Amino acid sequence: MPTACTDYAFNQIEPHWQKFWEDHHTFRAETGGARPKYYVLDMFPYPSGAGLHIGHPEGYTATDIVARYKRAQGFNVLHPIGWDAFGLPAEQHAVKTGTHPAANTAANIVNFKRQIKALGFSYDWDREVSTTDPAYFKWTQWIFLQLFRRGLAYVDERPVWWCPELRTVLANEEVVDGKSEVGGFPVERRNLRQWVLRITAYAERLLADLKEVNWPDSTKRMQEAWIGRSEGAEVLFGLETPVSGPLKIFTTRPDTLFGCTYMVLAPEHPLVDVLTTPPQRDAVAAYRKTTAGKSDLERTELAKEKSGVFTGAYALNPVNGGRVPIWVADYVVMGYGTGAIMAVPAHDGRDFEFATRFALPVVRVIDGPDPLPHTGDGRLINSPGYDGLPWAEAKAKITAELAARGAGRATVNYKLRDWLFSRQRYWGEPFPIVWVGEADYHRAAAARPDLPASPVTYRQDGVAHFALPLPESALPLTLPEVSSYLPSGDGESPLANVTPWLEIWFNFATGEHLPASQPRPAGDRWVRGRRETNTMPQWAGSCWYYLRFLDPTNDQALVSPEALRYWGVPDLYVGGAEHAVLHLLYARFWHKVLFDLGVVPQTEPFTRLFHQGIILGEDGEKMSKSRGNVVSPDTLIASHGTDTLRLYLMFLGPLEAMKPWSMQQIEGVHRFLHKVWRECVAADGTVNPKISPTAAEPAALTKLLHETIRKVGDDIEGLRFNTAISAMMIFANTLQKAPVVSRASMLAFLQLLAPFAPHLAEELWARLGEAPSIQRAAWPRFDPARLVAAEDKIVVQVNGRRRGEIMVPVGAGQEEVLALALQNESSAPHVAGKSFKRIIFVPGKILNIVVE
RNA sequence: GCCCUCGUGGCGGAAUGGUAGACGCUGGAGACUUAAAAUCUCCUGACUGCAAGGUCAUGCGGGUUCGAGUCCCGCCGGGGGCACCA
Repeated sequence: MPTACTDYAFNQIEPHWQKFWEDHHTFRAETGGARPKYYVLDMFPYPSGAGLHIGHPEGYTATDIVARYKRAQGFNVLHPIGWDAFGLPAEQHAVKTGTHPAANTAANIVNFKRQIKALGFSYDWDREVSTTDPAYFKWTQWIFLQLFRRGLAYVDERPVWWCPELRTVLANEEVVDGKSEVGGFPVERRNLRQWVLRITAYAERLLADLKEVNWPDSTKRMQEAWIGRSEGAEVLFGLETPVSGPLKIFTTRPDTLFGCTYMVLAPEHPLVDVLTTPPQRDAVAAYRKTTAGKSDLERTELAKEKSGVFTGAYALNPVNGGRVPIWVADYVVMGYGTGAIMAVPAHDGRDFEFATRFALPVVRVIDGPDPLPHTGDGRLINSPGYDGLPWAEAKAKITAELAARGAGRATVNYKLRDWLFSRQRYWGEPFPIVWVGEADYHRAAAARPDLPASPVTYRQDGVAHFALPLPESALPLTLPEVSSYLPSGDGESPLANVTPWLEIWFNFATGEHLPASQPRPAGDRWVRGRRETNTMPQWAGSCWYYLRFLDPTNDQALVSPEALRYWGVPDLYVGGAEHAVLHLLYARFWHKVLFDLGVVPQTEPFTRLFHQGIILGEDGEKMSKSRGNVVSPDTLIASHGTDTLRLYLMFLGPLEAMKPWSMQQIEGVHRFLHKVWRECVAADGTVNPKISPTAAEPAALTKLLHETIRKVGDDIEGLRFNTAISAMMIFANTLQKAPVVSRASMLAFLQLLAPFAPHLAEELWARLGEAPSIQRAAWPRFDPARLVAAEDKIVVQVNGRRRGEIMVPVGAGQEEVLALALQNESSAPHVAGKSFKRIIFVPGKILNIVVE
């Protein structure tokens, strides 16, 4: 049933059809069946207190159009939405107000849901998930246990931002110009025990499998650069005074070994203390102290000029026994390679700069005409035994000979670092880990087949702590209530203050637990334990949500094999380019782990990826609260309706482009929808009398309809919504000039419009007497026979310049077209009296006459 | 510094190597109206010409081609990513 309004009252029409869809579960996706499946996914939002931003509906409208189009094409479409609801803002709000982050999060979700529903997206709300729901994060924790068991999770001391004034750990984004964002207090780097995931073990596969996905090239390249594979060699340099074993360095240029004139250790390198000679100790200690105070960022930003200090020690070059001084400098970082390098100033820009500053010798070993440093290719010189060899050959040969002598080997290094996976926060998934003593761990190990091959441990104040996982049957581990969301004050999360939750008697077989203040229960399976107080980062929940949508209420598995087999992975994934590296890399990592576990059958989670561009404010600047140029969907829905908003978002420009918002231009698409309304509905609200079930419409209109069907379909497939809308506008303009239109043509046109402006399309569909929903009607087909023109327009060029155009019969050959062109009054004068040099003829398109 | 992208009317943008500026906005003229709004029609890159037309024009400079916004080389500018990774 349509509404009763006589003019285009979008504020009645839109809620009416939204209610219809909801009442009829129009968009529910049933798992299984004979229809082919199509899974189209948005990056689910963080439900912030600010509500929906105009950038959200841009990507969401795009996927909604695809979802509705695919349904009409006969696909069983899965189009879900959920909430990435753990995170810092809710926690900060809780600290400020004392309300539980869950309450705040729930309120934000209600608001987001209201806004998203008002946009009329065809989500299957029966599959809504939230990462903060224990029924969801049970499986986030379960995945962590699998990582743990496979030795892919470990603990390590890692530096974090620490603010002594606030007595808390800060995230990178909470530190602005070396001060805390809140209060502007100084911050420092401090080592804390952290959970780390061994993503580096998957570096090679994460790199190699990029070849298999349909992603923007720029995104693939960013991931490649982030993984940063480089081939080279590890080389051992013996010490002149062997106070320790040899120094191991990594180099990509073993061919330049003869040009090594000094070595550099990172300030944090463990051998610095061992090999520094007594006279140099004070200088080295002072240098290490100044660099330790700097963050990685400061080290790169402030160290415009190279700095360093000599250790007093010498190493011996394994290829020629040369004596090379060992320096300490912060241009070498501990986290990459071995934290030690051989310096070849002649062929490395950084080494050259350092050598110049400290007057160290420079020896050229690669020949070439250009001045030093020469980092390009060439043949070797000054390298006895290798002179004259091309560098690539020398690389292989020297590496092989070092390996034969046990002084080195070919290796591959990655820039990718292991993933710091813990936060000292309340509002995140708790780790299902209990720390126990060594003896208790070994007793538990006998009863637990699910422990890693080597235990995860750390030492504090001389005591070893062993990580014992909760049994899977004890999941989920939920967050306890806390009296304060403020951190503990010593770098631990607020969970460290909840003693009854934290300090427990733990049954290692069943996962049962009791506060440690109570007496130890009977039985030999109860051990004293302390829970992990870190929580997981926001990435955790978003790493696998696309799998949960397949089977959102399953409490036996994170997703059933049947659902996985039927739905597979998303066929299209749309989201911002800001997630090009981290989210997409982390999710790929987890997916590969799940593949190795046999949980998922594919090696990659996202086969086709697309990034929507950013919408700027009307001033051309990035939208932000402080600039006051933020556009909210709510006000636009009220003033113009959501169909207009959706259409306009898509009409702004190419989906992937960055484009400014404009209030003036929205009137254009609004007029277009009004025009469509008028073509269907007369002033009194009845069907426009020009629509006829029997009378013939102009042939040109029929032809244009078929062209439009083809164009809109092609453009939706290619996510070119702006040109699809343009094609529909052209049709509407022609329609408006036609005295009669067949009812069938009008219905077909409404179907084309339906994915873009679904509410208006439903309304007009119903008014023309069709049964709702238009979403269930089969997508119109274009008839290629209708697209054939009677005549072709040929552009006549002379020497490549347009000189006229002629109409010729379809299929006309060159001779025929040339003859016509020579008679044509506008083009003929340009060739008169000239001799033809060449004729280029493109059938149906162009005739180019080249004259002297 | 390195890597990647994008530069087209007054504006957003369109153009498988084949009529540059589709579609929309803005602006102008007209129709309808007592009037206005809405709607409809025509015009709207620059220069030149009475006109037909001509010339120039896709950031700048070269090149390939019968023909270049599109391909190649070198610059300039905007945006993004990485950043002492040996």
